[in-house]
Amino acid sequence: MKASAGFSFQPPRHRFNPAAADIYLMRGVLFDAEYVDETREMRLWLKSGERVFSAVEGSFIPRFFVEGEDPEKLARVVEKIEIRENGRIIRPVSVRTVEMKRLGNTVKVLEVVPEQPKDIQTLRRFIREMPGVRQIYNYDIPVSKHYLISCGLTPMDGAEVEGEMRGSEVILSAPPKPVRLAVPKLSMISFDIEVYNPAGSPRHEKDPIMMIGLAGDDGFRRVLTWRRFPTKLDFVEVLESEKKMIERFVEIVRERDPDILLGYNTDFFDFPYLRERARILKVKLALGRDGSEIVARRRKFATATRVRGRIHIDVFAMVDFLATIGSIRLVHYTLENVYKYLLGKDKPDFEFTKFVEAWEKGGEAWERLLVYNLSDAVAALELGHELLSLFLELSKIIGQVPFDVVRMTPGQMVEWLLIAEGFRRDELIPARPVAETYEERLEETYTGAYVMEPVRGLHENIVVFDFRSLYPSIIVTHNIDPSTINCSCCAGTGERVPDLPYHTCRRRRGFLPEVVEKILKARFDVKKRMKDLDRGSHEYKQLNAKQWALKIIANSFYGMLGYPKARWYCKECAESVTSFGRHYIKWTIRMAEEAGFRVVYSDTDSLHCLLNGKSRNEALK
DNA sequence: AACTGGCGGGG
DNA sequence: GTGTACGCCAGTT
Ligand SMILES: [Mg+2]
Repeated sequence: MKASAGFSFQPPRHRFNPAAADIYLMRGVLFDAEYVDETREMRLWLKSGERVFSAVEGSFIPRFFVEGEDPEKLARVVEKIEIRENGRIIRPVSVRTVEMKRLGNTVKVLEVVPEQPKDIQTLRRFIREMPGVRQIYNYDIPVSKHYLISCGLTPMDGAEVEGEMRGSEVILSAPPKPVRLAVPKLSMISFDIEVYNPAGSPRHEKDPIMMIGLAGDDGFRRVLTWRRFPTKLDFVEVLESEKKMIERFVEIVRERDPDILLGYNTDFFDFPYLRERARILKVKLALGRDGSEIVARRRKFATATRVRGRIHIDVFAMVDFLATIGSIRLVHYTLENVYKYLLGKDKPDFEFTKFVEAWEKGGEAWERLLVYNLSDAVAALELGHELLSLFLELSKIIGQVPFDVVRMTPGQMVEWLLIAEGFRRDELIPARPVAETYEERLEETYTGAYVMEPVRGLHENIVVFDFRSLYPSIIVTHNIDPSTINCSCCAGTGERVPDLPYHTCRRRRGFLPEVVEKILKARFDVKKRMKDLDRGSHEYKQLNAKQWALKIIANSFYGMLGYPKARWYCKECAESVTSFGRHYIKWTIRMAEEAGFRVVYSDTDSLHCLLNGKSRNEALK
């Protein structure tokens, strides 16, 4: 089947039974996926041209694996498990022995299929205590992520769905299939609230929301408020009360129906506050595409708000990510600072201590507050627009939905990529470490990072070499992987790691080096394609976002290896990477000094050297 | 001066 | 996945 432009809508195809409902075959770009616990339904959100539709699957059951001393014997015991819990008997639906891989080695394990996704934890806790059980795998992968990975679906790429139509949703009659499809334009609306704050910090139980600013990527501009001071500003819409204002906000979002809803710090402030006010005022925050209310999801320190059928992006989360990887360096990541830094533009500011006066007295300050509120919504929109392509590319590379990707750390991104790549190779997915393992890993000491005693004084004309960029290729070239480090097959014959009693395998290629190489190759190809393109073209910018995303992912493998909560944590691997890095640095220092440069400082991953009147290009040689 | 602990972003 | 990191500042000793 060929994808048509716009909505790829196929004529009904009758099955053998003419009485059966019409079966539709549709294609769209997958932009969100969610599992709903209560209904046990998996829902995919897709867009094709202008049309948005969803696909529902009610029968997906993730499976997990058990490694034991005697798989056949273990299987006979596990299939008889019956656990009574809340008046229900929990038992595996199917237990069989299968061949899987653990870091490239074939292992015979049990595949256990539960009756319901939530039974996994009960069964796993029971099986863990059984004699002869060594490891359990694939049990801690959230259902919606498990579903996408098992189906091989990639967000921000196409999916072909087949099933009966019910309104604008497809009831899946077969597993969705991945297809290649270009991302259609995603519409965006940004919003920002300003809150009455006589006590300094707003208290949600008594301090009302004064106004809600909205900005759409179609040029839509609006400020909703419920204070009737005279103003000539044409974007202002005055409502009767705070309650009416929130209801109007919901109405506008539903009417304009954006694919992406965004703001600055909305996870931490705007949505939680809006939610509390809506609860007190008895307004349903039914912002979902299916009319559903927003859902606050607890995660790390804030809550992430899910809006069904739309991608809620907190631009601050994107900015925070860029700060952690060192792409942005600011002291304070305020909207104003970030806007100035990334887009080079100033925006109006308003002292939050002056909000109360403006709200009570009106006049010039009131109008400035309205303008300020809109400018916040516009700034978040522009920033979101600027950063979107990077995060959509990251989403496509690692195979997780944009909603999650914009809130992930670099280490998490690498891990999801490895999980997806692991599935493709029938690799068993190690569980996230339990608290005890984590503590142990924290205790482990690392061989000291290299720091050269700096040459004191104020140096000018310095050139800095950053060796972190070498880490991905070090992993590939020296085959650094949890399965290849100090392998028993190459004891004495493997590749020696400089200054450490470690070696890497020469006989088998590691899982990580394979994945890193794939990423590096993809980036190389993208950069090659970019050479023939006009720098101002849309395609160039798209490819640039892709190569940047690939670079971020490649550079994050090393960090993941040393992160004690990582599934593929490997202290020896991380040490080996930096050791090879240091080896190259020392070699470079020697070369630099022989060429007449003076090295003034060097640490684990950088080299600072004086130009001594030579040019930058000479230094690069 | 050297330390510890908490915070950031929003209003 | 109540899964980050790390520089800065205020408040100690
Ligand atoms: Mg604001």
